[in-house]
Amino acid sequence: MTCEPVRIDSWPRGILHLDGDGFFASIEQAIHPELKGRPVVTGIERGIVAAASYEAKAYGVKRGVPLSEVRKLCPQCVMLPSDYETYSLFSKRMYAIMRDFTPEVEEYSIDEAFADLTGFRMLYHCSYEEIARRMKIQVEKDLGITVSVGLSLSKSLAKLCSKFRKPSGFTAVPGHQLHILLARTPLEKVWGFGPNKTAYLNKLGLKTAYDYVRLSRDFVKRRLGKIGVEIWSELQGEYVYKIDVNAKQEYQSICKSKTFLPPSPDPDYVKAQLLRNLESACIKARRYDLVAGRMTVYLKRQNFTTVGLEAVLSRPTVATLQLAPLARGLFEKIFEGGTEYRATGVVLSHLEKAKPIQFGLFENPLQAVKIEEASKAIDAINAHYGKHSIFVGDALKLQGRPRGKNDIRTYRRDHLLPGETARRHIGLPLLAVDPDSRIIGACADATPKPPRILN
DNA sequence: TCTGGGGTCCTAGGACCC
DNA sequence: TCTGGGGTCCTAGGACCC
Repeated sequence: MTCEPVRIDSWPRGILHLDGDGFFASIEQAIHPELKGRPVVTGIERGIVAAASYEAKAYGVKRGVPLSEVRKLCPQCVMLPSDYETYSLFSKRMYAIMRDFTPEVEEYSIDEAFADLTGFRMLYHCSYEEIARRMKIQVEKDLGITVSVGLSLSKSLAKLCSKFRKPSGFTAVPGHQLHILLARTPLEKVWGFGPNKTAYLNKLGLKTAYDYVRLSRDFVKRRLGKIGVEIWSELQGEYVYKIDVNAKQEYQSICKSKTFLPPSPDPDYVKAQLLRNLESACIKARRYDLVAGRMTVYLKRQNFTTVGLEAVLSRPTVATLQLAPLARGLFEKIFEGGTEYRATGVVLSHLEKAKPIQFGLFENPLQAVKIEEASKAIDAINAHYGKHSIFVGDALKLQGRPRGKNDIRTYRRDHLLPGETARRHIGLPLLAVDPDSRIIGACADATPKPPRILN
């Protein structure tokens, strides 16, 4: 007698994954027909490739490659800044088209989405495969870009399928063919297996996803923990990761970090970088009308290890002037003299929607109100004159350093009013504030003259 | 692939308590 | 308090994703 379960249906569920092909670059080609057929990359504002068209990929250009490398690989490549607003519109349209087929759509990232087709065969009088194909065709027709679609029994499997053929691929794998897909899938292609887990499994002599699912559940649990078991189950067609139809409405955390070259052991300079990140994080949080319950400060050493410290705030806030002293305190605790650092970062977490201020018994309400008002005024001035026109005094150390030439582009897109030139806004601070939040210097405008010291 | 930025989630081990 | 066992809570750091 056998204990094999009887398979009544190779499609107990229809889980679909849709993935835009070189999304940002394809959209640029869709908008600018003259770019069609040419190698295109986006991401010049960060100096690395955010997305590459398939023409560029043919030259070996991939995500994350530095632009200097792109110039070598493919000199004729068109390089563009990323235009997130436009990509976002395409993304929303993509989700909307998918929702015309099923309400069970998860907006996974700007260029990827999952959909649950389970139960819709009757309605459409066709197979899951046919529904998925129609969805793909509709998206491609409406957006003028190609997408790759995978269809299977779980999110992990659907994701493997959509990556199986690209661009404009369509791959559907029913239950009775899973073993073929798994045997052709190297471990590093599995969703959730990064370099670490892959290297570990390779050491055990495993090469493919098929090798992995043949391990016992116990063994997997012991060696790779909870996530290991989840992936193990998903790869065998079990529906573990549910489709989450709630669009991401709020951030869990907001993080700002920046790498600087060369690395530095100078506490003042590293602290200046940190405070600059704090300001950026606060600005972003305020834009979404969020306040933070906690703030983490971290430093990245040259050897890529990090050290950090989290502070629980007595009252949620995003006022830079309130968080700055705290950030300095945390910095003093984690900074080690004689160590070279390559980056700093600030994380605002335990975010919630801003409410009218509730004062603690021993707080000075007048000061809190003033600080909130100052934050608003600073945001307004920065919105007009460019980000970081006003900043905490610690960051003064960053001024006067040569800026990257890409900054001009960033400013043009993000901070200028129509008709204004970028040049005007790349200058010195309008105002500098000391660590006790007193104004210590000011410029009448953004012309390059040294700050005048006020008393 | 000697490694950019912005996120999410997991987990080992310490702190603390009976 | 030279001291066992076990529970919960917390957090720093890591792993991974796009």
